[in-house]
Amino acid sequence: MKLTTKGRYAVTAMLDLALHGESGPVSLAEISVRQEISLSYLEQLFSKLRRNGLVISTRGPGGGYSVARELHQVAVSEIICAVNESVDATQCGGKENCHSHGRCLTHDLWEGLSAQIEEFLSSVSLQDMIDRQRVQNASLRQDKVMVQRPYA
Amino acid sequence: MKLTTKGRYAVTAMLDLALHGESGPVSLAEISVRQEISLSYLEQLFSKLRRNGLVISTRGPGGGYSVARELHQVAVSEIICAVNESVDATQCGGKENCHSHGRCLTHDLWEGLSAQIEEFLSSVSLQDMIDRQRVQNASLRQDKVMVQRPYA
DNA sequence: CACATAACCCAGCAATTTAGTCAAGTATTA
DNA sequence: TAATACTTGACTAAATTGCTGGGTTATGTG
Repeated sequence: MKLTTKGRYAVTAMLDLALHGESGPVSLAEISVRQEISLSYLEQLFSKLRRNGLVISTRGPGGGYSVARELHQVAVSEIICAVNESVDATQCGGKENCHSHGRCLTHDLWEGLSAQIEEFLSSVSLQDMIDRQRVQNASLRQDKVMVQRPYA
Repeated sequence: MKLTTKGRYAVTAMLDLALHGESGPVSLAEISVRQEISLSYLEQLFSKLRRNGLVISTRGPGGGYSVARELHQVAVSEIICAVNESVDATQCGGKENCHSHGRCLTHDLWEGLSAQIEEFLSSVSLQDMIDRQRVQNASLRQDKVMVQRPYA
């Protein structure tokens, strides 16, 4: 479980998709403008998101991406893991790399903590994040201030 | 809050220090051998850990590093933040970079989640990790989940 | 059909981070 | 004084990040 800016970009883009995808597919160009992420980087991210079954693509005019499942069935951890996809193997994969006892011990300690974090992120869905935001900010202005950004 | 291998190295080293530091300072050379981390990389990490007040250095023969506080007063989040020390400011620091509304919205959503993770890691101390390991080694299946589910 | 739209794919590139080596210090203790 | 051990800095190879720019395919619409 790695938590870097790459994962944040992916979650941000998925949230944008969730918030604007009610009336059909959303093009990456739109997300690029709104979230200020380069189009090509979005293409890389969504290529992985699509291969991991998190989004569905629609080609041609009026096409774009849609969230593949219902929002409460998409966990944040899935999004982050999808774009990282290093699978890590965490060096000592429990096999022969554990030479000293101390190595195994602290390794297990970290693995336990890492599992906790992943479990936490598995319990948070896109819908959760949106709902929580709605509760916090009761009065949101949804006016679209479509400012032209450099990625247009 | 960034969660990478660098932070894992730091936490691993601090755990090694906690487990072997009862009888005085522990040299980086020892940790290097036990945890299979290069000595120079440990030096970089501990330089930051020391500057952030997490460890105390003892020079001269028989010297090394000691954990600066009691183990239950050292949070995992502090260790990770100490070696990252980018402070990030997350681009749009709530000031003038937030041009469009969509950017602010999803940004806040991510910030909220990030705060949750940091809050969780702040609640876990070195002592907690060691205690938890002892409980698990007593062949007790983890029935109690440490993670609080804020969205549930 | 022609065309615009948008997903898809790929090669490469600058900047940053990671993890490490090497060398030259400085403080402390035996 | 000599040995130990931390401290500091310069430097580097590898990987990752985020982006530019070129194409190709599929698919709606005039």
